[in-house]
Amino acid sequence: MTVTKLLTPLKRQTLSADVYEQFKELLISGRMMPGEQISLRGMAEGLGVSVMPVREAVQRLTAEQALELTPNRSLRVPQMSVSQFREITSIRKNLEGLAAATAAQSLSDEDTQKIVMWHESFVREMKNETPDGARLISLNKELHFAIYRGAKMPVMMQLIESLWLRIGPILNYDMRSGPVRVNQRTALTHHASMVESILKKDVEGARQALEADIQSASDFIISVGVLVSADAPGG
Amino acid sequence: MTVTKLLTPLKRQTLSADVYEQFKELLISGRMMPGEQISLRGMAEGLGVSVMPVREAVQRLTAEQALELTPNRSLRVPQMSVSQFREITSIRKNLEGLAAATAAQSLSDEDTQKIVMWHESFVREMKNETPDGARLISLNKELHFAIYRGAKMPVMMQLIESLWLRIGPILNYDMRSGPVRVNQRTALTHHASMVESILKKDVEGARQALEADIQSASDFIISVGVLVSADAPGG
DNA sequence: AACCATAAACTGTGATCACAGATCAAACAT
DNA sequence: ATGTTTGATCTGTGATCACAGTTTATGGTT
Repeated sequence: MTVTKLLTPLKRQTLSADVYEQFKELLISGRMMPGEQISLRGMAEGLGVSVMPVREAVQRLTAEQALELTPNRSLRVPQMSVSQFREITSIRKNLEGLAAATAAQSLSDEDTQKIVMWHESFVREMKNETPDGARLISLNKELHFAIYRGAKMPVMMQLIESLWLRIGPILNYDMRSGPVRVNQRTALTHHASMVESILKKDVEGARQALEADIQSASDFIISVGVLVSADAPGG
Repeated sequence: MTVTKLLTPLKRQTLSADVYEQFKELLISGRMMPGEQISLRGMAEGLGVSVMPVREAVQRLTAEQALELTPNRSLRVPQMSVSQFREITSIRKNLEGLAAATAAQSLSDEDTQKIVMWHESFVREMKNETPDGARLISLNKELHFAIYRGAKMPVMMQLIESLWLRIGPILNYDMRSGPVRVNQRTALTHHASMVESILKKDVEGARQALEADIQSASDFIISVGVLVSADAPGG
């Protein structure tokens, strides 16, 4: 159940920032499971650095609630309750809906190009007889963020990213559960209307299409039953 | 220009968390100025601890963009551009408006009691011939958060807090600038209609009153001209 | 008096060691 | 065979040292 194998050797500006980015990518792409335990020394050894950079990266991620540091000195990927997930879904619809609406009226040609590109990549992957679940999740993320980037709202981007960071791990289940394909196929229609509204610069249409996409994905996750019933003790 | 004098000796669960809380309070209550420089060793000495807890607290705050860590190894309270402030205002209206609307339809009697209490405290402070600016800012914050708490949305609370953390330092100017009293008096009328809508459980009224309060405070800040013109290089 | 070179004193970053609490395993006792 | 205790090993936390940059102060030169 260790993830150290997924980490690649690193070299950038500061080690802390680098470790942080790697963790973030792991979490947001659903490659870590809720409840999975982490060890500072284990991660440090896996990365070939001391514990210091890992400590600082973990500190940041716990601040964003992307990791959980229990009183028993155990560090793990947090579980999520249904009510918590519902709340996040509600906030996401609001925030990402606003971002999409803003993007619809202020995006550049370059933005639209990238949006269409990611959308087509998603469609292409879906047409395969054996679509790659991990890749679909990644493409879905890229499409969404390409849209939000069009809004030119950096603070908003950061907030949305922090929310995706928290729901990332439960997408893990989405990838490996049975009815994935059915769900992703409904995502396809939502994506189509999202992109269409964006191209038409239909502000309200974009907001509604995006909220519908988020809601349907949320409904699916809840229906799978992977969420815990009560809130985590950490609150 | 040092703030170490404002910090009190500490003893709680973990030193890092404690230092973090103190920093947070300092920032959110507008007692630190934008552009003010911080030193890890300086803060550590002022608190009577080693640099480690300060490092971790600072790491968390830079993750929330409440502090800024430039490439030249200098650590300071970030400046804010007009466009950045406008974006945050836009997001705040959305988020806090949703929180207020949700609160209006789901708050308990205990919640309403506290809301009324903070509102009355604010009114009382305003009736003084020499209102305390720092206290008004604190009371304003308590009133707003008492309302948001009524929504029972912990994730939302955290997002709103992170936004207040970022705009906290520029409230610093609000406190010491001339036309404060005029501005705070308009705040009074907004607060009144906020509380009134809440008590009537008027969902849309609560949202609109809150958005109006945020917008008028934002207009005032921008009119004072304390914001920098361009975005910070850190982006 | 004005300017530049040099050194002393700072900055955050990373590594290492020490420590207390938690967890788990083996061995003892019943 | 089962239950309990004890000790080894793991956990995150805090302190200290070493380092490489940056800034600031100092002293010498023109």
